Amino acid sequence: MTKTAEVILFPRHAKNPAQFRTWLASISSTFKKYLEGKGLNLTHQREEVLKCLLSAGNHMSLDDVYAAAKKKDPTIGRATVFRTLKLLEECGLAAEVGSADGRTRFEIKADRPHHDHMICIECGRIAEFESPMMERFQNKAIRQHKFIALWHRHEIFGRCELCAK
Amino acid sequence: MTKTAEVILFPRHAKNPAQFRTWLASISSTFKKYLEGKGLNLTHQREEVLKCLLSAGNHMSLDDVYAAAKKKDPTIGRATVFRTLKLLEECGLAAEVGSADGRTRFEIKADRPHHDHMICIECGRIAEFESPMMERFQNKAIRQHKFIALWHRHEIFGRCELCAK
DNA sequence: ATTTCAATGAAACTGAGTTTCATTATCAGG
DNA sequence: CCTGATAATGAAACTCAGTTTCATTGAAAT
Repeated sequence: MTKTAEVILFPRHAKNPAQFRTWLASISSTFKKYLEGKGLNLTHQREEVLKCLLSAGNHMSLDDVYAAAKKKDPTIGRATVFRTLKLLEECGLAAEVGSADGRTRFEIKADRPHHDHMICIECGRIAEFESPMMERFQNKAIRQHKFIALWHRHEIFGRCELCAK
Repeated sequence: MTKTAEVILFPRHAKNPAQFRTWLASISSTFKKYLEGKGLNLTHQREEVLKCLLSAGNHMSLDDVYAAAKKKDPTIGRATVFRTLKLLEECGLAAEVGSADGRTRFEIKADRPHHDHMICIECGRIAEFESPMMERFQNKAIRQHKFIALWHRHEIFGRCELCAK
């Protein structure tokens, strides 16, 4: 039986500055290509939003990203942040994650293994976990139902180790 | 390796009228006890809401239940339906389920095995599936994280067999 | 009958998410 | 460089499922 991998995935790339720059460059480039395909441009506002989301060590709500981006560029608007997050989601670079407070959070999906979430209802912390075996049986159920799965949401709500005391 | 059970769970009790009456009686009684514990009563409006949700062959939104209840009793209000659904949820008799259209749906949870959902983004149909093995590996991940799981949401979005053509 | 408090329906409110709109930036062709 | 076309933006307004308020009704307990 395969051991279920236990990984804290998120700040992986953010730890090493050089690695972070490479990661940012790679994702920026992908984003730029996607935008160009739609006749759009990678503006400095859009790049700022992407940078904020990438450098965060945790999952961010729209207003988290807005606040972070505003620090770097006080003229940036909430609508732009919103629209950029939607664009990132659209092209598969970012994904929405549920939360304990009802506000959707965002995470970078590109260049990261698939994972699901455990959400603490006390502190709001979102932990990521991978379970290839779980995926396997999920896929089996999908096949049995002849269902064409496009995306899924697997979120476990409860108390994290620290908040459980 | 256990075969993943494939069950269409929902209208199970609703098929047989006698069985349905027994089921309704049992759940009504549980609900009544819960309400009495809080100094509340099982009013005819509350019972009507419960009956509507029980007899439905599919998952219902607040307004679905409201419409169904209004047919039986035109004076019933949306607020009452809302509050009753919350009460049913509170005591574990009902649960919220996501949907393709953004409106939360409700299902009866009492006396039914645990299951997750596949939601068709074309027709809105919500299929239920069970996978004990999947649960098993999910629980393993939860244990490994020393997480206290209170509830979870596992919803797969895509196209059902019919809508996939 | 009177008091008390749960229960109700209609209507108003909430707030995350989204869209509108007038203005500003950007770019391609001249 | 200009110039026209169109992408992009920020502020503010809007949406709408979900929720709460409030004045009224109902029901149980004296």
